[in-house]
Amino acid sequence: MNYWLVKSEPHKYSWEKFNEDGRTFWDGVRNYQARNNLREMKEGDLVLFYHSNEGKEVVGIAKVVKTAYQDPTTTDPNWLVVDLSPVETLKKPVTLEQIKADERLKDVGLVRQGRLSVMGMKREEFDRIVELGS
DNA sequence: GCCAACGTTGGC
DNA sequence: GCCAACGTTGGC
Repeated sequence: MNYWLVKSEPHKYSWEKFNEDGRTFWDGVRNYQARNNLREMKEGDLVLFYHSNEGKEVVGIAKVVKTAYQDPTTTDPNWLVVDLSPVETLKKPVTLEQIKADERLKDVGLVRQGRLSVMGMKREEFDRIVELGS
C-alpha cells in the first residue's frame, strides 16, 4: 500500500465536484515526474486531495480504483490517468501553513517541491495529515 | 499580478 | 550534450 497526494485547483476540479461525481479519471498531468507517480499507483492506495491556489489545504482522502491507463483526453501515449474515488472528507481541512509548521511534515513533497502535482508520501506523513484533519 | 522555482525546448 | 530562453505552476 502506498500513499499519495494530488493537487487540483478548486475552480478547475474541486473536492465538492469530485464527491458529486463519485469517481473520476485524474487527467491533465503533463509532467514526467508526476506521470511516473501515477504509474506507480495501485488499486486501493490512498490519496490526499489538495486544493491549490484557493484554500491551499488538504480537504479529503481518495483512493485509487483503477491503475494507470492512456489519458483519454489525448492521443499522446506519454500521458496517463488513474481512476479515483472519494473516501472521506476531512473534518478540518489541513492548510499548507499547518503542514509547513509541523515538525513531522518538514520533508513532505508539498513543501519541498511545491510545483509537483502528483507526489508520493510516507505513511507517517499521510497519517499525520489525517490526524491534523480530524 | 508578480515572481521564484523548475521543467522543457531548441540552437549550437 | 550543454545551456539559454521560455513556459507553467503555485505561493504570496
